[in-house]
Amino acid sequence: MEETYFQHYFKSLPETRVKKGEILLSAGDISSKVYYVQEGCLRSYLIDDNGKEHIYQFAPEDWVISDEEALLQQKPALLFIDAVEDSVVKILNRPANLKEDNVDPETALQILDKFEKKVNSLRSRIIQLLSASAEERYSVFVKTYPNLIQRVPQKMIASYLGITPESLSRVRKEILNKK
Amino acid sequence: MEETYFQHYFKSLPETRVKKGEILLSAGDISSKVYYVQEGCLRSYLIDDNGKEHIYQFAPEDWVISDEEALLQQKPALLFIDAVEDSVVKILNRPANLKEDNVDPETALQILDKFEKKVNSLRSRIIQLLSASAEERYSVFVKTYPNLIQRVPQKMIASYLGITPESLSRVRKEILNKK
DNA sequence: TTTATTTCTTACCATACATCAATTTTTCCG
DNA sequence: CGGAAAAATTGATGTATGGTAAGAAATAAA
Repeated sequence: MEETYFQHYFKSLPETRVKKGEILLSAGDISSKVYYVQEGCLRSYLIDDNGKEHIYQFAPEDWVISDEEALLQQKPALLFIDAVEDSVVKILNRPANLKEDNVDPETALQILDKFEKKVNSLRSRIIQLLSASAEERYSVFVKTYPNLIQRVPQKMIASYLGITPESLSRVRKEILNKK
Repeated sequence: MEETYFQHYFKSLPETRVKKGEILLSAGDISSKVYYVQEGCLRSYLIDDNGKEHIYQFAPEDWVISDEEALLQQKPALLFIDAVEDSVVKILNRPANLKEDNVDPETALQILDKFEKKVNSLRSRIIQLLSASAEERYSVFVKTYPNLIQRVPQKMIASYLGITPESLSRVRKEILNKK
């Protein structure tokens, strides 16, 4: 597959090494940074009013992660971003307003393409949260991101799926029993 | 506020009147149509394996609705789209690939802007589904779309929130009791 | 390696929300 | 308007998932 302008652009940026657990963005920060993951895995999550963590996104190799909403509106971040594994990332300082950055049409279309993919993935997550049981959601996750299962602690997967680690443990047992 | 290229463009298209309940898109259809709602309200929803309806989106005035994923990949739609009220819509035949449509940079950026807003709204829905109770989700809905509350049957709002109509009825009673 | 820390599992009980069914209220339409 | 259909409410009960706590297993640190 042809390398996009993005991949090319990100690759030209200097590498930054991040240790597992290292926090790149905290809720409340104001930031214009976008992280491109070259190696390893980052995640974004929020902490709700009851102090519970909810994972919004995982970003393994070749994914991009940020708090887009905070970035676009230049307001305090809602999300935390940290490293799930030791990782190598590229940090892009993105302007909130692309218009001011003189983006060429070709690039705009590529960005658009990325956004469309993102919208699709968010959509399927919403649809699943609305219509599927914990067990079904887990099964879909396993199918969709088989390699993350090995790399990400179960409790984080539970958090991403919207259930407790205990429930996920029981769900997994259930699935094993069926086989 | 200045009128965007989009609003301008959509307005130039011929009007189509749709009766309440009329179906514009059915799951399984292949379509390249995007609906701009000038008056009234449309919705998109899916029917799951148990025959249950789940509303993905409401589109009142000045919103756009389609099955983007199906459109982009030119595959059968997952969603149904129908009219919640008698409505007036503009129908746009959107090419799956914008590149082939020679979109000018200004327009690309406007599309991008729309996508960013969409991503933000999907995000907050996911975050709510992950972290908020039925009652909290309903309260947020009331605040966010106060005028839809009057126009859309409760059972549809329940479906959008991911709960049953019975539960929503109880939630509302609960809220009234508190006041 | 040994020890400390985190993660995972399991059991028991609690709770939010679902289901089913009957009734009332609202909306639709001839 | 008046009857039929759809939507909303309510009560009784079921179920998926949550909470708590304790121990086992895995991982990290010393």
